[in-house]
Amino acid sequence: MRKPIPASASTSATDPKSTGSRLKISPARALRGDVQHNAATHGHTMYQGRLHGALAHRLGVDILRGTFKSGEILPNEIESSSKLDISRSAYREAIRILAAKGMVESRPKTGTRVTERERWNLLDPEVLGWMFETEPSQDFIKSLFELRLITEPAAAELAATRRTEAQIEQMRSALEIMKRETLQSETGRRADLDFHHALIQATCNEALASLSSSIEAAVSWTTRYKARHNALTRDPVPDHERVFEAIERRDASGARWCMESLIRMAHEDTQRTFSQ
Amino acid sequence: MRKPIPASASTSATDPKSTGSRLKISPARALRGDVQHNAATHGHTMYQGRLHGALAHRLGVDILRGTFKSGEILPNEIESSSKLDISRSAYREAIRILAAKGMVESRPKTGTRVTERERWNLLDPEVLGWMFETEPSQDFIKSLFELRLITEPAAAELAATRRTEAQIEQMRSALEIMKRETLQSETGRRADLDFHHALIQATCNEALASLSSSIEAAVSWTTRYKARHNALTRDPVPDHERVFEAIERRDASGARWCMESLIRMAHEDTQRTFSQ
DNA sequence: GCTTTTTTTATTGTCTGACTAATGCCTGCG
DNA sequence: CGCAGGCATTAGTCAGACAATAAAAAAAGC
Repeated sequence: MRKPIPASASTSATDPKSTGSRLKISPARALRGDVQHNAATHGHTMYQGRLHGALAHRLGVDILRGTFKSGEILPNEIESSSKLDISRSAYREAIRILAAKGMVESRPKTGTRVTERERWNLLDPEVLGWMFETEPSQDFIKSLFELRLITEPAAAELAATRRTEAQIEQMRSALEIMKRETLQSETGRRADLDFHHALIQATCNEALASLSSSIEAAVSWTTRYKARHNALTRDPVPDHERVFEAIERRDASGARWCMESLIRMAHEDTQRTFSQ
Repeated sequence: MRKPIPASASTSATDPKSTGSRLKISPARALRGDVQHNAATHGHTMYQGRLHGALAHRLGVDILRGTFKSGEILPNEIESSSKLDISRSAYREAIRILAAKGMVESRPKTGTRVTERERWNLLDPEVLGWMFETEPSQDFIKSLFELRLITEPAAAELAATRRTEAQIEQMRSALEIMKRETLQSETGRRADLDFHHALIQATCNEALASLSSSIEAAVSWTTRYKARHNALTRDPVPDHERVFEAIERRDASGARWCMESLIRMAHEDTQRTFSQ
């Protein structure tokens, strides 16, 4: 019983329900419910934890999917929060999160408006996650893989020249797990991420690392999606092995080339899955 | 052994102010003051606008520069906000902003701790801006230019094949302004940004655009820095012109090559400025 | 003595309702 | 017609209360 209602036991007449919004399932209820038991509401697979986080998630997805369009101003704080049946503070914190990701912008008197898409931080890991909540556009997936195709082969190249023994070992053991588990299992996908993570670390480039880890995380959504739909995909292990071997023997251009081909394959698989 | 004393750690960390202003200028006052008239407080060139934004800025810079180290737990909300003489809500909103950028993480009972550097969103435009508030490490600058060297030539290549006439015109006029104004003036730097912006748009790749615009913005801080210090730098216009011409004649590999050289030059200039 | 369960407790999370400040808009004045 | 000042709307800030959570400590059970 999560809803203890303000104590003011004897409560006077001031009761917001007088608005009669009783009729609908208050959207808020849904939010809180979702928070509690990962239910799905109208395509929103909801989130864990704090209310402001859940709300930011929800609004973020709505913006990304176009329910709120760029330039549109959302209803004012009082209205929004009371319609959602949450406090203004929680609502505001959610908005701050969105604002931190460049998706909305608030000013007194004007209200808070959705900014132009150009200004979203599309590569923020959380935003990327929200993006894959609903099937993202072909265009976007293409962009993402194009970007991967630019950065990751270069990363592999750097890794080949800068990697340490420890990193090689990390990659080797991740690869081992991948071989056993495939991408069908959670631990298999986890190993895939570990592999790429070790590779990224080996580049000794913070900026590149920050970028790649976001992208990898996003791409792993697609992988999970593929696994869920039993899409038939090439076995990714051999590709990974070739990359690994090239890096192990410090073969920079070999690593680049193998990584390039790995990504091309992944892209093909992904396209086949999404477009049908 | 929990870490009880971040507060005392900050003993003077908050404000090693000159002379005995240790007194009662509440750090908050400073914050508010800064907000009002862009004053500088101990290297914090302060920010405009909302209190939570200013505070997020301030804390963000402190984290980036290591005043709060990874893993450290900051003093609890009550203590922090009252020490800063601001309301808990404003403080919390600031924290939410930082959390949205992956820099802190809060949980009940535990408090809010600074996450490991690996998890910062280093490429968030705001974070990047904070980074250049204080002279960033050589290593980081190197990373950034290395990343630029990976992405931007590729972007130029794509732009050369996909650009529209309108984009060419935008680039041409930006270049025109750059020629007249140089990077010493604000409008000159603005034109530089416009040039790169048009180029990025021409790639037809959202993800790449999002990345590049962050980086460009960051790099423009270094440009401003250089201008302030009258560092002698090569004239960047000829480099830009070569890139422009290659894109205009749809010469993909030419564009790639010219862009690569442009960035190399910029990197050299930057290094010379910062390291002296 | 060790593990498991319960209680305590510190901290963030949420709520409420009021007041402040910025700013777009409108109105009246020149 | 333009401009200045006031008005209304909205985010921003504030204070203080209570709830939920999870770590740590204490108690219970074996």
